[in-house]
Amino acid sequence: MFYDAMARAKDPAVRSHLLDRAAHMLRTRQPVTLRALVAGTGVSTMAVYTYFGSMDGLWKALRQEGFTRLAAKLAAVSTTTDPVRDLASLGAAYLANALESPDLYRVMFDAGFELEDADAADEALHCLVRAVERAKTAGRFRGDVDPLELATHSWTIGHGLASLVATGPLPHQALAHAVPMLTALFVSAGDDPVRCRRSVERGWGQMPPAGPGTAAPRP
Amino acid sequence: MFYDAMARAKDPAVRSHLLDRAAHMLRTRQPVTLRALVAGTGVSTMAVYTYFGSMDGLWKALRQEGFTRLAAKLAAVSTTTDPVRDLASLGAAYLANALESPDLYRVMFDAGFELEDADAADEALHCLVRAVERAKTAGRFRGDVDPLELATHSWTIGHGLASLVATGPLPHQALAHAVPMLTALFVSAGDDPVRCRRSVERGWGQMPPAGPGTAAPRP
DNA sequence: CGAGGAGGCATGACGTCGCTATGTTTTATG
DNA sequence: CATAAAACATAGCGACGTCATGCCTCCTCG
Repeated sequence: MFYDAMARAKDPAVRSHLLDRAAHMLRTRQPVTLRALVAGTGVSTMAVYTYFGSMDGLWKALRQEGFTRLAAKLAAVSTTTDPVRDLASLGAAYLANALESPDLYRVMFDAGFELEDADAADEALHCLVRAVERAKTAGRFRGDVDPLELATHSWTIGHGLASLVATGPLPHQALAHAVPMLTALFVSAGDDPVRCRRSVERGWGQMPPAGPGTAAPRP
Repeated sequence: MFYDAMARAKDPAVRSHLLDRAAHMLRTRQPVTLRALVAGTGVSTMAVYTYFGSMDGLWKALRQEGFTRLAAKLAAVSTTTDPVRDLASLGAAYLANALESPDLYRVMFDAGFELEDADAADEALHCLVRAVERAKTAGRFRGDVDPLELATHSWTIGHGLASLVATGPLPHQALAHAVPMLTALFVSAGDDPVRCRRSVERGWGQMPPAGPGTAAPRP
């Protein structure tokens, strides 16, 4: 191949194209290998080293991309007048995002390495913190509730469920466990049991029911 | 076709030695590679194929070993007259086991959850189920509580916490979150709040405090 | 305006990975 | 003892991630 009409400047489009392609290969359960990644893209293996430094850099960027998408999904959750319902909606969005592409979710967390830029992850968690704070000022939660702590608890439940479903031990239907678990958590924070249950169920209502289409295909 | 069962006996000692060695390499964060695994053991690479069929078979066996150890740890938890305390103890044992060797824990739950023999995993979960049943018959939980469901909820909390701590997002101290979370869960099952809190704290008391060196700073 | 440094990129090679074809040794069985 | 099969060692294969080399384009400065 000749070097005709090729832009010499580092092209961000190439970078995101490689990232999208890697994410797609992950979603379709093809092994994400350097040579397979660049095959058909017209670029050579060295491009990966130009944009990501190493294969590990690509995984790190993929992880970052995952957190960025997650933060966007959580930020897109509409705020209603019922902050507890919103909390459940955030949980539903978290789980929906995780199981939309379970392999990307695994990549986000199976890391021994840390994020280059933790802003996206922090922003995602902060969505939860804000919702807890809204619930506090609305009088749904006790005054001594630590928003960060309760948000972390919600996250733990969501992650535990997402992880167990994404890796196989629990079936897809087990996602429904989130409703009683979150209800128990929010009631322990001071919310009224029956009201809480209703709020959580409403918030969870935006979670699409278990569809067989999202099951991981076995090629 | 049926191969003769009286095949030449393989040496189980070699098999478990390889497994132990792999587990040790995992714990010391050395890459578990076929050649590195057999280096120094006097056996050749083919031995791995004799005993495990493939490298993937070794990972599967390692996963099995992890669940067997976990089931043993849970079975070793003493039963007291306070079943809720026992539940918390089981949770503490679960987390202690997971963070004793986080890499093995990751292997247990990483992609492709396929166990040859799911008995160990089932037995581990059944420890929880039995504890919930004991709590029910002791009148601590409501009669309409589904033991398997509540056990799954406890597992989800334990796994979420273990996973987030083992992979880095949460610091080691975050394990203490288990106490309020489990309390909230058990209270939602019908236990008395203050009594439950006391039981969980007692059961959790057997959890060793945060050990040094495993701290994962969160930015 | 035109030489030259700088950097993106293709090519090809290197070391290691999991795996296996092949031949040898060991064991069980007639 | 002879023979078949299992366990094993050795050497090699293809694929992997990585990097040294050199070509090509762009930017800059004399």
